[in-house]
Amino acid sequence: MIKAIKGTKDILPDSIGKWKHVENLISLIFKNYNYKEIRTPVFEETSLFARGIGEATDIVGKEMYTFEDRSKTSITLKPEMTASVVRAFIEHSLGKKQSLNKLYYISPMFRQERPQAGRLREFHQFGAEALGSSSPLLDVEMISMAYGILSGLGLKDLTIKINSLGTPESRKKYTQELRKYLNDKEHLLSGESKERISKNILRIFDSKIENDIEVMKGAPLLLDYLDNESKDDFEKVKSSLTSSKISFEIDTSLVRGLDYYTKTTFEIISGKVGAQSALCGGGRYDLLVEQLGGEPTPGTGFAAGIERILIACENENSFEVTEPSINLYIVCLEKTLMAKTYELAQSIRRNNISVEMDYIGRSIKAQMREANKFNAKFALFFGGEEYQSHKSQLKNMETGEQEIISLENIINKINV
RNA sequence: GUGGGCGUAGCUCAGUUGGUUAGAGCACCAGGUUGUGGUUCUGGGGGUCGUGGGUUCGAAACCCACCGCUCACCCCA
Repeated sequence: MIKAIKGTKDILPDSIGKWKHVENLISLIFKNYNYKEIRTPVFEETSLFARGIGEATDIVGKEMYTFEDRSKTSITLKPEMTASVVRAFIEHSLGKKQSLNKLYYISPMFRQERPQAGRLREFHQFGAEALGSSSPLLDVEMISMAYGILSGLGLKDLTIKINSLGTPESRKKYTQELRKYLNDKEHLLSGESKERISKNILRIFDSKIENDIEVMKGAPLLLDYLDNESKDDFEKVKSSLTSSKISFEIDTSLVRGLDYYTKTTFEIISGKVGAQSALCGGGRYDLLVEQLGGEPTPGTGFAAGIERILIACENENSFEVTEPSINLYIVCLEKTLMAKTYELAQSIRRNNISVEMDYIGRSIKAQMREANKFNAKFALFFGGEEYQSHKSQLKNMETGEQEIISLENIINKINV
């Protein structure tokens, strides 16, 4: 039996209702904030991600779905969306058509990691990017939208964490200090953390090993080394969040694993999804556009994982979707009349009324059971006599009431 | 890439210290007299017990290998 590729999942009709519910809320919220939808190809030239996300990141280093196409071009299935959006932004000169571009997306992403709860190889993200302003208000807007969607789905067990990474200059100054601090403490660190000293020193803060945590408790904090502008912006983010009545935690160890972040970064965590608790992550990336060959343009954005959100919703029982129903089920009383039944169904469907019938030749009892299963509002009994007289029994499935009506009159009766 | 757990019907699972034709619930199909659902009753179909090898008179149960799923580490949505 051929099965879906490891780490990929079919979304079956049973769960489509939940997906639609989430997607509808996403587009509603983004519409309220005047974000426009953008769609980009599922694959891009590999170098876009290598340059955009950063060669040293895990995503680029070991998680990308990369292959050569027939013309030997290196292609990569998008592991995240920001690089693609920025590429499109540059390619179509969106910054020249409009000074501030507010964009959103819902799209599948691909990363070749070992699957686990809340982590798939093909997964779906929605997110937004605002290109053309360095205002911290937009950082707050990102958090507000993300939080608005998550809480709008009924999620309660949420924690918003924020941090500031500052400018590259201030970060450089800081990492030098951090290195100094760790100089004589290296032997206390775990092997992995030792490696990070040279590779990506900020990530030592992410370590969950007790000794590492102990050592890092006394470490200098990035927030103390921020340049004035970053510091100022971070203050504005905090006060604006507070006045928006969004509670948050400052997490100085919050280090986003993507190289392009500057200044404000944030994450929204759920306690209800297992180990992969980040539902959403984002931040400012003021240098990315330039880095990818565009005019210097500040940007900020976030991405959220739909599968993780659905797991959290499931575990919190945060919303219910109503079963879809159909307007009418036509019970075919004589198998020889199936074609006539179909014609009747068609004529009713043309009026935007949803109609189902039996195509298998089932018993009347079975057909009624079907009507019930599909939540049909009405059932119509159609046989030879009815075909001749153009009159049928129409049954209201909720009340059980039944009346004889002329077939020409069905549409009015059902619409009531 | 590393480690743990698990593979019996479409789904959720039973299956006693290895012992006859492998079970239940749900789902599915048919029926409970003349053309009518949800509750209920009766009956039915469906499994090379993940795959391959081994131990044994005898394996779904025990051993080994492989495959798959799952959870966790790393990192991230």
